[in-house]
Amino acid sequence: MNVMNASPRRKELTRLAAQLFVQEGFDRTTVRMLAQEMGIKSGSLFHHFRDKQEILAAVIEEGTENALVIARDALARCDSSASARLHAMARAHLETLLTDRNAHVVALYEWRRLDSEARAHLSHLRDAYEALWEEVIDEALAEGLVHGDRFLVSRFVMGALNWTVRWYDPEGTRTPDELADELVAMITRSASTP
Amino acid sequence: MNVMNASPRRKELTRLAAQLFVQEGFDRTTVRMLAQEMGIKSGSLFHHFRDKQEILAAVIEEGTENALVIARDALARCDSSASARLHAMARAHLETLLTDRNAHVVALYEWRRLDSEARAHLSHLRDAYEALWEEVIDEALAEGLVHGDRFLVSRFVMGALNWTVRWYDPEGTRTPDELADELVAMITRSASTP
DNA sequence: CATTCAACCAAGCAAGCGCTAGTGTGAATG
DNA sequence: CATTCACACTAGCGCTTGCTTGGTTGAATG
Repeated sequence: MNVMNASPRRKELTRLAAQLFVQEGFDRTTVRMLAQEMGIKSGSLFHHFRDKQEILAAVIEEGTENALVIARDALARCDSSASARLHAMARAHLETLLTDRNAHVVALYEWRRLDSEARAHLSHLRDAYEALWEEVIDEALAEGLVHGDRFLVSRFVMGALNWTVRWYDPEGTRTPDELADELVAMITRSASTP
Repeated sequence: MNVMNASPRRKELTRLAAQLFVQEGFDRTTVRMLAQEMGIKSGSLFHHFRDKQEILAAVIEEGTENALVIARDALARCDSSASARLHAMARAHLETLLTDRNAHVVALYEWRRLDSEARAHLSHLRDAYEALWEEVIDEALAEGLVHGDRFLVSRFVMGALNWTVRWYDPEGTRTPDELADELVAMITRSASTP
């Protein structure tokens, strides 16, 4: 078994697992289902993963790492005004959420199935990501673009964004970018210094 | 087995089940665990419920019906300004969400475990509840209290509110009402006609 | 007093679960 | 040519799962 997510076989298995975990849920997805999807026998899975838990951890790790990379890229690429950074962050969030959808739905729904070991490791990744958000929100607050409590604002915004996986239709007319801009508009429109 | 949630034994079982489903998840909660919690044997459960699915449906039905009642009450009790109704609706939402927390967490997390029969029935309840929201949002839009697309605004708001079950600490300093008011303030503050 | 009935129990079945042990490949490596 | 290595297979163990069956209570009902 590999420590990293390096092997191509393992990467493909992780992708398939994410899909199955979304369709069936983690507990209802059996190792035999995943094996069949891959075209191998169930026992062979344990050459790539120590146990079923490790498959779940791999799925979530993949998604969260992607989110971090994309968010950092987006922030590095845009200009430094608070408004631009807020837009960039919201767009990046929805981009990962909706393209890498399976992994993120698993992260949102099956987080509690992680054992404490994996959870500790992945908490760090998630915290790093949320720190980016709080930074951007802080800047928006400082410029008077948004009002309210820093903690509450960031939770509300992330809630609104994460909830999209429940109703957003990729085949519909709205792009993720439009969605992100609408949300930012909703919380910043006509905000004047009180 | 009863068709209604009438029997006291069944009501108590539903309450205990909600608690277990939150702690362990639906799939990991065995009928033996629930039975032991109730102080009976596992086989006796099937006198009260046809199968395990029906227990899940009962939990979710209970929660959703409560939400509807509380929201309707709150709307009937407040004055008719768009602002008052928006505040009332947000407060009512958080009140149910955080007092009847177990049932709602189950509804949010384990909805997909329902079979299609139960899902059809419960969808109606949920739709009736969401219709209340869209009505209130419509009024807020008409008065220029909020801006944007009616569909998007209601999704964003419900997302922000539902997300609270993930981070809100009932032992903390903030009351649910304060939370609701903060959110309404965030999306309405200084909104001027464009 | 006979009957009914909700509520429970004891015992267990059939199916499915995660995972292991031991073995066999064909390709790359020294 | 010998060895290693990633990858896969067969076969099944030990356990848990949801649920069923047939029978037993104690209280209410007529």
